[in-house]
Amino acid sequence: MELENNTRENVAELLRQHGINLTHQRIEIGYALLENRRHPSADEILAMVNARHVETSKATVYNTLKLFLEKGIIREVIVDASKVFYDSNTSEHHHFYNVATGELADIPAAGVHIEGLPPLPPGMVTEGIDIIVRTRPGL
Amino acid sequence: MELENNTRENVAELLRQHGINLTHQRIEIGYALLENRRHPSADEILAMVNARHVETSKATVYNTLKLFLEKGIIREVIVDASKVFYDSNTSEHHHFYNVATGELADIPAAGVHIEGLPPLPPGMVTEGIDIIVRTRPGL
DNA sequence: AGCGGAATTAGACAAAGTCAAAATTCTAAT
DNA sequence: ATTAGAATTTTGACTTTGTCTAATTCCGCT
Repeated sequence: MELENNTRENVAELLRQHGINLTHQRIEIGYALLENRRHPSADEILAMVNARHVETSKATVYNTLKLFLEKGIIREVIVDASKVFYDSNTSEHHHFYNVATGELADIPAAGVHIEGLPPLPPGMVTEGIDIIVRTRPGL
Repeated sequence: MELENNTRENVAELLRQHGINLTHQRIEIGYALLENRRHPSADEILAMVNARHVETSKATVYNTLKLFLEKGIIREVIVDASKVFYDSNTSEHHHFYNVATGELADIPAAGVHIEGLPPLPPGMVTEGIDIIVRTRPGL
């Protein structure tokens, strides 16, 4: 139990560091995102946060995710047509996407290089480069 | 007018080559996808196809897009959280995505190389690799 | 013309996400 | 302790994208 308390406190500390006012709900949502290295979708977060007893609404989950995004403590991962995944790993990295199961796995950016990209259209700036390796169980 | 007739006939020919029965609606949808090198979404296709006079339903657009996907004459491009884009360019390539306007531009795969990707998880096979360069108007 | 299978349709439905107004909670100052 | 004002959360209606189903229409074939 000390352990759980601890991680929740780490979340609180992280939020404070990013100038986010603490609330019960924000801490729970942050905890759901950060505790394990998974890539939950909004509805999974909603389910996690309300697992014990319901106290967070759908709107709050979406509001909070947007807030965390703006503050740069999470990232959106768009690989699936039907839902957005959220990634608490904000270091530069890419993804394996298992098309069969919907699972996402991180690929650290260190060591990955792309060569031969054409120049950007004039007046444009790169905001980020995503590499998605779509995989499936094979022969 | 010969020209327009021509392209519609090219679409018909392409569908026939892929073993797709011809119908009015399929030809119009194919024409909307192929005529110009754009990356329309399903609702844009629906609008294009019904621009002159309404004769194609939403369900048919979705059915037909799925059919074209299966037959390999178009590709889905997933870069935006809110809608899927369809790409009639089936040769291997990647994309610039203008975050500000939602515009997509092709990057031919020839000459683009990725190095340093880790090995796939065991038993997995690569289905495809997508590179998305997100851009925005910059300083 | 008439039959059977393929294709299309309308419209109800589902899921993800947004929004605005009301209610609650928090903060800080008295 | 109280209270005003700001920040946050909630509710529930709403929008959008996409799916589903049953009924209809179309098409090729005899």
